[in-house]
Amino acid sequence: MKTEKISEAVVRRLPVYLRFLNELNRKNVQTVSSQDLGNKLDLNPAQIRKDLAYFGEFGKKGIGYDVNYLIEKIRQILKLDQNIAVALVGAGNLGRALCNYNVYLKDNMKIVAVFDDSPDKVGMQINNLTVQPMKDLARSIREAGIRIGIITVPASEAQPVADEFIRSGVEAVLNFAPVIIKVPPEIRVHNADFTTDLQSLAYYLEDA
Amino acid sequence: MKTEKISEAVVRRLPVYLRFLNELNRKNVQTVSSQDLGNKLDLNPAQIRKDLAYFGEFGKKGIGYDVNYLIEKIRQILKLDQNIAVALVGAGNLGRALCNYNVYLKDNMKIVAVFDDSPDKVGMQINNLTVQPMKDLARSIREAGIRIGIITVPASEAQPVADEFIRSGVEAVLNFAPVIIKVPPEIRVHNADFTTDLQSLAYYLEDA
DNA sequence: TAGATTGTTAATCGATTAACAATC
DNA sequence: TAGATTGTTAATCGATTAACAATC
Repeated sequence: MKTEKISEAVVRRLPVYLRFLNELNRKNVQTVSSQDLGNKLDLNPAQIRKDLAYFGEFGKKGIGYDVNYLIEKIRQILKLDQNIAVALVGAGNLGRALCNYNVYLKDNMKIVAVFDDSPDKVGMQINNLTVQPMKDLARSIREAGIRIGIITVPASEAQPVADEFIRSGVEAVLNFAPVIIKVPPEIRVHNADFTTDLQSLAYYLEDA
Repeated sequence: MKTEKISEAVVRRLPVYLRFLNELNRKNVQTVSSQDLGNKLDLNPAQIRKDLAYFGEFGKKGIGYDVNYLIEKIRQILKLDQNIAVALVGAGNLGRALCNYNVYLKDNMKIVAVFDDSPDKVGMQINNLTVQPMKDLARSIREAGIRIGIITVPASEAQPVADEFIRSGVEAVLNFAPVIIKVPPEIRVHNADFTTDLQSLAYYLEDA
């Protein structure tokens, strides 16, 4: 185990490892090699070993990795062994769809509050959550200990929502709006706008 | 202009440039420098100039880039000046939400067919689209000239759906299912599973 | 023991950034 | 002309991959 800083590329692969390890676990597979993982996830086995070695010695030479042990370790690294409360702003179609993924998120990570400022959304029930007005955001976030915010509002509203999240103590933001938001350097933002994904796919189409 | 192969990182930035250029255009801004773009998009100006220079000489020394001209050029590069028909499989909450983004996609790219195999979804109307059964997928895709497929089915169904897309002639896939799908090398896949995004964000939270 | 597989170092590859001549 | 900004080369930085001793 080294004490280098870990690159974002490494951190983004960890959830992918975890996802597949959970699948192996459901199938009662006890042990997995970096070779197996690489085949299944289309990654170089050396890269997988190196990624994991940043955080500790989790494998056994000649054997591979114990599936359950590695799941436990990756969950610790990603902090998924803690409760992590998430808030979502923007109860439109996309926001409502994401709220239904709480079952998938499991692992103690959960969307626990939804906000929107349009009068026809406030008070609406989404699963077991009630849409709250924006003016309650700061208080709710503090009371519920919310640490991650999801933005599913139109582009024009994304920056003000991000500002409000940060004022309220949110530490990380997942932004679905098609715009680059500005945040202080200690706040982590991931962008998840699917229109840019689709547009970059178009580049790879064969010329007509 | 060089004839190197263009890295995926470059291609993924082009839609981000395009998005901001469109915004400038709406504000009637005529000209923009790589400096301006870099400030707004949190990118190094040299990187932006280099990205664009892979495709041609679009700027004027001492002046910058003409906004309208650059929009036109990037749309050509990304093939967004052609009609690109998109199909979506999986008419659950997320799939239905994505169908509502047709307005956003504009630029000739449009979701023109939706498929699902569950009996309570087939026949359902989503905007002006009727959910079709999977058995009609190959025919519909060929008839509509669909070239990109979006997968919003559960993980267990993603691989069979991808296989069916490819059999039907789809050239690129945007996969929202939380699983790595296997495709032939000439098919481009982008993964857009938001749960892995959220899980990697958790890593950056301050220790409790 | 023989075969397998890790953890880690060194080599390679690729992407980002700095610097600057060219020129509007 | 003077100031600004591009396109491009060279330098830097960082990430991926190969190779292999250690060891289960």
